[in-house]
This record gives sequence, C-alpha cells and structure tokens, in this order.
Amino acid sequence: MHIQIDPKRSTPIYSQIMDQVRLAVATGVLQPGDQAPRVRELAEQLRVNPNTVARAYRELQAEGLLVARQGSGTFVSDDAEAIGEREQRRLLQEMLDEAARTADGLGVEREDFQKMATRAARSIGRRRARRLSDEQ
Amino acid sequence: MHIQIDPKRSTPIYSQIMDQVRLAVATGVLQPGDQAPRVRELAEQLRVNPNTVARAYRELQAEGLLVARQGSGTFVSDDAEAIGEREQRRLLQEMLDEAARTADGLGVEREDFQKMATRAARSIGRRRARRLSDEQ
Amino acid sequence: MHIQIDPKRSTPIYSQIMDQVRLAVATGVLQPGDQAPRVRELAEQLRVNPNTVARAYRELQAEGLLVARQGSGTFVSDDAEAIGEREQRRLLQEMLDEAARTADGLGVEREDFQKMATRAARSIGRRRARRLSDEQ
Amino acid sequence: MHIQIDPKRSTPIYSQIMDQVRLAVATGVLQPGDQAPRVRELAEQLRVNPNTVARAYRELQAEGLLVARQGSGTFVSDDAEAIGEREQRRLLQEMLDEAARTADGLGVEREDFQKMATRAARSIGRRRARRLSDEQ
DNA sequence: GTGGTCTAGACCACG
DNA sequence: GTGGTCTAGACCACA
Repeated sequence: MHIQIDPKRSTPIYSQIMDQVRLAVATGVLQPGDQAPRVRELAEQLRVNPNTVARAYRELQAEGLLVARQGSGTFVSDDAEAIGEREQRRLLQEMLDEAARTADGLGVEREDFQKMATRAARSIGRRRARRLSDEQ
Repeated sequence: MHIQIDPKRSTPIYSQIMDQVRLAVATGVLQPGDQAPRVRELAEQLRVNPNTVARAYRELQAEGLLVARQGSGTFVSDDAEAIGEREQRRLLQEMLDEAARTADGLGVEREDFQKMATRAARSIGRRRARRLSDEQ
Repeated sequence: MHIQIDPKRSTPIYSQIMDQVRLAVATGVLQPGDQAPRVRELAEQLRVNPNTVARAYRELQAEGLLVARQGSGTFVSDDAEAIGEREQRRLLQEMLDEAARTADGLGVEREDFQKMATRAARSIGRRRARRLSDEQ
Repeated sequence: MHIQIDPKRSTPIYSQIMDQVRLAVATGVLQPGDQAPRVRELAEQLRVNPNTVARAYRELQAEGLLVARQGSGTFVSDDAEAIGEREQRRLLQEMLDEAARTADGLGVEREDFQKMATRAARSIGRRRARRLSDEQ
C-alpha cells in the first residue's frame, strides 16, 4: 500500500487520502476483505495527524467503501469494487459537468469544449505507461 | 451591464463576478476603454459585500483585463479582448486537464473520458438559450 | 433556536446536535432558507468545542439538509423539509429493524414484539402534550 | 452449544455472545447447572480474542445468568430461566422505548410508529425458519 | 493496540 | 466574522 499525498496541493489532505484509497481498491491493490492501513500507522507514514486519516476513513465508510470494526481495524467492504467504480465515475462526471457549466457561462461553444476535452484526454494513458515502465 | 450571480452555487462569489466580467468583454458588452461598473454600485446591485467586488476586480487587474486609474475608476484594458479570450480558454483547459489527470489516476480509459465529456457538453447552450428567452 | 444536548448520554454530542437540528426543521422552527445558528455561537451556547458543532453541520450538509456558504454562514437548504422527513423516517425504521433483529435473535415471537412496541408507543404524544402546555 | 457471531455486524462481538448465551438458556439448550463453554475453547471456536468472551461472561454474571466457580468453570445459575427471560424482555423493551422516544421527539404520530414496528416485525421468524432448515 | 469522540487552538479562504 | 482544514493530545469502547 503506497499512498502518497502532496500537502502543497490545494485539495484537502483528507480528500487526497480518499482518492488514493479509492484508487487502490479500483486497481485491486486493496481487495474486499483486506485490512486497510491502520489509522495511526498511515498517519505516521504520511506525516499527518491521525485525525486527518480518521476523517478520510470515516467518509469512505459513509460511502460504503470501508467498514471499521472497533478494536480490530478498518477493512475494505465486500461490495467495494462496485461502489468504488460507481463513486469514481460520479466524481469524474461531476468535474466535467462543472467544466461544462463554466464553458457555458463563458460563452464557449459545444464543439470547442469537445476539442478542449480531446486535447486534455491526450495525457491519459501516457502517465500510466510511464508508471508501468518505471516498475520494470 | 447585467451581471448575475447565484449565491447558492458553490463557486465563490468573487469568482462568479470575474466570470461574468470576462463574459461581458468576450461578448462585446464591455469594450476596451469602457469603464467597468463602480465597485460600490455593483456591490449594492448584487447585494454583496464591496470587498467581494473589489477582490474580483483586483484579480482581473492582475490578469490584465482591467486597469485601475487612480481616482477615476476601473476600465477595460486596450488588449482586453485578446486577454479575455486567452484567459477564458486557459482556465477551462486547466479544469479539463485536472479532470483528465484524475481520470488517468483512476484508470479510466481515454474513450470513456471522451464519452463523459460529451455527456457533460450536452448542457452547453441550453442554459444560454434559456437565459436569452428569459430576457425577452 | 433552543438546542439542548446532554453530555451524559452515550449518544455522541455531534449526533445529538444533528437530531436537534433535524427536529427544528421538522417542526418548522427552522425553515428553508433560514440561517442556522453560527458554529461558534452554538458551540459557546452548548459549552462544546466548535469542532463538534462543525462536524454535526458537516454531516447534515452531506445529508443535504444544510448548505454552508463560506464567509456568510450555514443555511437550511431549499428541499430540507422533504429530506428531513425522509431521513427522520429512515433513522427510526433503522432503530426498529435493529430491535426486530434482536427480538428474532432472542427467540421472541412476532406477536410479543408487537405488544412490546405498543407498550413503548404509549409514551408518544404525552411528552409533546406536556411540551405544548409548558409553552402556554 | 452452537454459538454463532457475525464480525461484520456493528453490534459489538461481546454483546453478540451475550445474546447467544441468553438465547441458549431461553431455548433450554443450556439448562440451570450446566457448564457454559470454557472461555478459551469458545474463543478459539469463534476465532475471537479470549478477553472478548471473558467480558461477555463477566457481564452475564453481573446479570445473574451465569455464576463462576473458582477453578472449575462457569455455570448457568439456578434461576437462569427466569432471569434470562426477564433480561431479554428488559433489553428489548429498552430498545423499543428508545425508538419511541426518538419518534416522539421527531413528531411522529403513534399510529405511524405502530406501522413502522409492524413493518420491522415482518423479518421476525423468517430468519429463524432459515436457520432451522440450514441445520437439517 | 484498534478505531471513535472530544477539546484547544492555529491558519486559511471568503465576504 | 463566517465556515473549512489541520495539528496535538486526551479519554473511551472494544478486542
């Protein structure tokens, strides 16, 4: 479980942690039934306050992705894959809808928006390819 | 100069004002050399704190879209159109790039990202059409 | 807005605050669009840490009952009544389901469970009657 | 003595064990004077920490359902049946009273509470039927 | 040693 | 002066 956060980014840390855990589930690094990193341990590793990790976990529990059992740890829920997939799409669609709303507000035409999206999409896959080759 | 803001939206009000001013310049409602609405007047009209309008203007000055002339007011800069257009695109592209980065991180394929963008794009134009008919 | 909490109860304070706010909305004491008590103010009144109130408000926002606007306050959302009603029923049904599960586990028959529920129901309304007469 | 627990349920494990022991007494599987399963054995069987079983037994002793005899084990007390029955009802009634209190606080009418209880009661018996057929 | 709640108090974004 | 995030550190329930 390699979770990385960047305290310089404007995205709140607890939210970055949520993203990373969702990603770990989506990629199968964390599987249903697995124990998620312990709160204090992860906090220490990320050099972050335990409360911050706890908050991320708490919100992921509300999403249904994690389940906590007092005294024994936090675990990936049985239906985590479906939930992770769904949540992932939902968040992404939300970002794109927001962008479309902005475009609309600025008077950008639909075709131009599409072109810009295509341009942005070019970066998809490259990074992944790079990551994979890094791991070799 | 009809500037509208929606206090319920999560976008900060100062940012909504910036968008609306950029739009006014892009559509020619405000032309280079024109005086932008006075801070106090606009604040009163929008029922918003003058500081909020002042901040929007301050950031638009940093962008180069507006210029302040001591004691006489705030004016649209000479090269506003180019700057406005450029800035608009830049912001939007930034949002889309961010979305693409997220998609990449989540393992979403390029084709799926495109489909989601298309879906988001459907809302573009509708709202504008509605606004125009409202004004009749 | 009279919100009361009992720090001695085992129910977490933030959760008691949530219940009270939901109740205020359900009874019309707080109406859609109204500003909820300010975080720091309520915290002071309840002699509780602001973080605790903030957490209650945050979770009520996730429910959709409240909407926060940075810099200006926290407000009851437009569709709060429907959400409050729904949420209220959901929580209650959950408690009853839990009781039924326990009854089942203990081998209590359905008829006996019903009788016990009837017995518990006797207290409903009394308290309300008392409250109303107190207000006269 | 077949005691079953579900670590996924939110009810604490020690509490689930208490319920199961009470049930065993109520159904006559454990009779007054019988020895309850040894702590270590039960803990091993349930794959649970011995402390957890010990705690369940300790609280059942406080209730008077079990009695410990130094060095020889834990036994079902002579008046266990009466106590078990009484305790069972007491706990359940407490849960229902709590639910009624909540309902009252939320302004739910007595009739509606009854309907919700009936709805919850539908699950009673089903599970038991299923368990019995599983055992065949 | 797990996670859950709470306090005290700092700093930031926004109005 | 609003709410939002974060840290530091205490205490509790549970295993």
